[in-house]
Amino acid sequence: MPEDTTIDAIRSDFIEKVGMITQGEGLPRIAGRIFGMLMFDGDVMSFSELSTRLQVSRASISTSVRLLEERGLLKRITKPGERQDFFQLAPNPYATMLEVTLKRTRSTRDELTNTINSLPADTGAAQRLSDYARFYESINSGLCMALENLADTKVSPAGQGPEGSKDVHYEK
Amino acid sequence: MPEDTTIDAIRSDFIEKVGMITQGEGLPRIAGRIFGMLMFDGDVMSFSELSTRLQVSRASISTSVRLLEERGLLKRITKPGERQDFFQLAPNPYATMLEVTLKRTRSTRDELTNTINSLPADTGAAQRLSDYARFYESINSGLCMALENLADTKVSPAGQGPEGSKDVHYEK
DNA sequence: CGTTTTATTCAGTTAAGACTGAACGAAATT
DNA sequence: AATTTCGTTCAGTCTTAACTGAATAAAACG
Repeated sequence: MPEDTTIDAIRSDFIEKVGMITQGEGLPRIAGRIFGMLMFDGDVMSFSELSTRLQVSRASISTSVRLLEERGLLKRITKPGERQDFFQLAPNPYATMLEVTLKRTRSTRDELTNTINSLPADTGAAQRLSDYARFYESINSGLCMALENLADTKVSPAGQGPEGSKDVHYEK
Repeated sequence: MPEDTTIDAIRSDFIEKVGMITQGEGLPRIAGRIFGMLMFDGDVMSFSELSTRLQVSRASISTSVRLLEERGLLKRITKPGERQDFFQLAPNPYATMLEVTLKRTRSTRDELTNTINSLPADTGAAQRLSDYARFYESINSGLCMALENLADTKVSPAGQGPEGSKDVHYEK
């Protein structure tokens, strides 16, 4: 068996795996396949190329790329005098993914805090809910560290600016 | 409006919220409601009490408590000469939850590493997948720290506290 | 022993969402 | 202007899974 075939198998396995992972994150499986294929190939890819290579309808591509765009994971490239849209991964999609989950975690933590504050302070319920809030607090700080850790490592794809340039601060 | 009614509203809001969160984690909503109710009330609760207070069928309670048990979040209490089963939160459910997600994260990280290793080392694909793997690696270490952080803080034991677990009345 | 109370399992219903094809509108090409 | 090539939207299909009620099995009770 030629090596090309083997890599092709690895490639489609990988694409399928990212599809499953993404499905677990609440996005349609197709969105994950798009993401995985762009990651593996590293290319800019046209709308119809996505449709034909993944064997799915253009309608599905349309909604999935929209979702990926909304999450900041995908970048749409349009050119004047060019009917097709092209797509590539966003500059640092992983940090963005982490930021999204971080935002969600903070949100539930805050709602939880509100609930606790509207409760008589020394009740057992307040204590137990505080444990629950501490749980989210731990996750929050852990993911913050992960995000910083991720910002330190440089990403390989085609040269974007210096990765430390934005200097974003994440709460405690 | 009497305070009791207000607390009742907070309580059911909380239970519902945990239900939604849990649904996002891939468990049925009812499982989350069970978890939330046990957390808020802090009591040991009987099977039929779960069914009646949450207004859901006994079948749903059966499957949901099974799922919660499997994940180590719920403890089933049986007593000789007692037909009903009783339930309370597991000793430290939050750490357990973290461990589960940690295990999943590690698993995907490892599979990803395998994929990378079966790829020619210096290809662009290998580099890009390595970024992806680093992403999971960051999350992994971040959640590890969260878990350690969580282990340090002491948790209010289940079914204990100011209002106590002793006055639990088993309506036969 | 039979009866009653309980938890689990299974078939069936229902709800949610992914996916598709067709219709539509926009923009480039002729 | 007419046509072709796009991307989006919408109605409809299909799959999946939650949830329920009924049947079953197990255990306590009389």
